[in-house]
Amino acid sequence: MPSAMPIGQVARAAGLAPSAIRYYEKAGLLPKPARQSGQRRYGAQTAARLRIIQLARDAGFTIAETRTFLSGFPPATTPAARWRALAERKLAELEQQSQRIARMKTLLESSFHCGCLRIEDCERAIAACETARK
Amino acid sequence: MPSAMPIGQVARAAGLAPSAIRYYEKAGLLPKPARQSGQRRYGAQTAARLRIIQLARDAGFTIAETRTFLSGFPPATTPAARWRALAERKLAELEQQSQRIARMKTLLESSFHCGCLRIEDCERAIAACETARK
DNA sequence: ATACGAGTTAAAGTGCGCTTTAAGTCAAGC
DNA sequence: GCTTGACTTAAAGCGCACTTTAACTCGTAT
Repeated sequence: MPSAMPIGQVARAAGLAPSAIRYYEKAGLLPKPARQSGQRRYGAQTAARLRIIQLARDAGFTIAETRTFLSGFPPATTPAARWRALAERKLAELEQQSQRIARMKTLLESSFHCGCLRIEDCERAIAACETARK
Repeated sequence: MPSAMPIGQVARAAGLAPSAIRYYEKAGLLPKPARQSGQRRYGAQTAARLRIIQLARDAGFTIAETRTFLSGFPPATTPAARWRALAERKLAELEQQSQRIARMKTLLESSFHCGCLRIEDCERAIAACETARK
C-alpha cells in the first residue's frame, strides 16, 4: 500500500464513494491531507481512521457525534472513556427506539380486527386500539 | 361539536397543527372539505378520519402507505384486509430495524475496551470489533 | 375606519448524510 | 495536439413529513 494514495484508491479500499471522503473532511472527521498538484494524497493511517469512522457510524453515531468522539474531548481522554461517554447516551436512545418499535408491532398486530366493511365504520374499533397504545 | 368547524378548531381537537391538516389534504389523505368564503369547513367525520391517520402513523406507516390504506385498494376491500396486507410488510421492516438496533447495541458495548491512549493506536482493537459485527 | 385574529396560497426551509451536477484542472497515453 | 480518466470546487438535489414565510383575504369588534 503506497503512502500517497489518491482519493479514488482510498475510497475503493474503504468501500466508500470519493464524495463521502470529501464530505468527511469538510465535516471535520478527517484531517486535511497533503496535496500533489491540487489533488489529495492520503497516507496509510487514513485507512485506519476510516475504519474507526465506519465503526462509529455502524454503532449509530451521527456525524456530529463521531466528530465529538474523534476530536471533541480533552486530548488526554482515552478512546475508551470517549466511547463510554457517548455510548451511554446512545444506548438510551436505542432503548427508546426499541420501545417505539415494540409499540408499532403491537399496533400493527392488534388494529383493525373489526369486521367493518368501510373505513368510515371503524371508529369504534379504533377506540379499542387506542387503549392498547398506552 | 358543530358540523362546520374551521381548520384551527379541528387541529386543536386532534392535537395537530393546521399546516399538517392542509398537508394531509394535499397528500390525498383527507377529502377536500366544503368552503365558506374561501375557508375550509369540516364535518364531524373528519375527527374520526384524523384518528385513523394518526393510528396508521403511530404504527409506522408513511404518508404514502397511509394513503394506500385509505384509498389504494379496490373499494370492496375491507379495512381489515387492507391493514393486514400493509402490516405484513411493515412488520418485516420493523424486524430489520430491530436487528439493526441489536447490532448497534453490540457494537456500543463491545467496542473500545482497549487500553489505547490515542485513537490512532486503536487499530488492532477495531479488528476485534469488526469480527463482532458479522 | 381600522385593527385583530384566523384563514388562504405557493414556495421555500428543516435535518441528516451524503450524491449529483456543472464547470474546470491536470498528467499520461496515442 | 488531443483524448481520456481521475481529480478539483461550490452549490444544488434527495427523501420524508411537515413547518415556516410572505403576501393576501375575511369577518368581527372597537
